[in-house]
Amino acid sequence: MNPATQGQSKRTAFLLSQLGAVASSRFAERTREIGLTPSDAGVIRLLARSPGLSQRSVAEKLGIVPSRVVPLIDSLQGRGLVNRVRSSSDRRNYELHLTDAGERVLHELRGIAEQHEAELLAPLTGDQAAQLGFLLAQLAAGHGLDRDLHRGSVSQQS
Amino acid sequence: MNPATQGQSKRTAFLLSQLGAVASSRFAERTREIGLTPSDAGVIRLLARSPGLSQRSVAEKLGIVPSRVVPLIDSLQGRGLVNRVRSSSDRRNYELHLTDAGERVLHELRGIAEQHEAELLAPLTGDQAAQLGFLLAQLAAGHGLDRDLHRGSVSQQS
DNA sequence: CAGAATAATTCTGTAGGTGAACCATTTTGT
DNA sequence: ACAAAATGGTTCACCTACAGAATTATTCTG
Repeated sequence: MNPATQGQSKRTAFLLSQLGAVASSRFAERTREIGLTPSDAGVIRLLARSPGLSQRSVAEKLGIVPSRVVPLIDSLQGRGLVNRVRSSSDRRNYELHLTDAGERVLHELRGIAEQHEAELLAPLTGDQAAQLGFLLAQLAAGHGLDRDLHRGSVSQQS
Repeated sequence: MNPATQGQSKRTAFLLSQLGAVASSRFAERTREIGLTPSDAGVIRLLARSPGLSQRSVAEKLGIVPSRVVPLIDSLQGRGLVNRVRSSSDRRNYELHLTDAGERVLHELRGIAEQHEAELLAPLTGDQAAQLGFLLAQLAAGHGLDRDLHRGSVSQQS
């Protein structure tokens, strides 16, 4: 191990969790300014990529419980960002779609994510930021993280 | 920017927050096995380093509100891990100390932190882990993070 | 076609957190 | 010296996010 990097060993996990919390809460601040919770943002991004998903699928992809999805979509629908359409093939489930207003919010969200990223990585040089991105991606892959999932525990056994 | 690292740009903030959540929740799992919440663990580590702190100071150092400290210490005291001693110089405040049992739990906690760190960084080589530690420390410094503080927002203005 | 399974929903409960109000003690200004 | 302000700890009412069980409507299956 490079001697210059010794000494902060054993704190990396804590730093990761600390910085993760900062990243999350700063992002939450930014989304709150356009009236969204981070969960709202997650649903919108998911529906942008996979239109027509059922609430069940949304719950699964996002790693939340189906009963949580109900008030989430209620609120999004109430603000005219998401539509519930009864599936014609299976009238039990809905097909969820972004409305035009939802698409516009999605664009705002992308701007926010870009600003957020820039602010967060500001203390690093471009090369360092790239390195960090690489290392985190490798960590995420090693722990089997999905790109939609944003929760603490990953698949508890049995 | 190194071409090999392009393409994951703009996801680093998300990865950070995602991995931070994983780190936090895995740590919570481990502490729960010895009957502690992460907050408990934070208080214990703090009191180990700064014995005799008042509840006010604990609140400040940990970035939580004083009224939150009360049930936290209550519970720790109830399990015989922490002692409240009335300060003789100022009988309004307590001096908080770890008991012997508290010291023993502190040792367990250190073992847990070590295991946790190892598990979390397992997907990386030693050099990569060191690099990551360096980059995260730099980020933390750049954002003015304290080593005790573990919360989302850092000092809101006014 | 009765019964099992599935999607969505409702309801109840819990964990963790905030801020205001309150009491005891100490400090400060005149 | 002592009334008023400040400080440490506590209690209380409240809020948000979340989980899990029970419920309803619909579809699938033997």
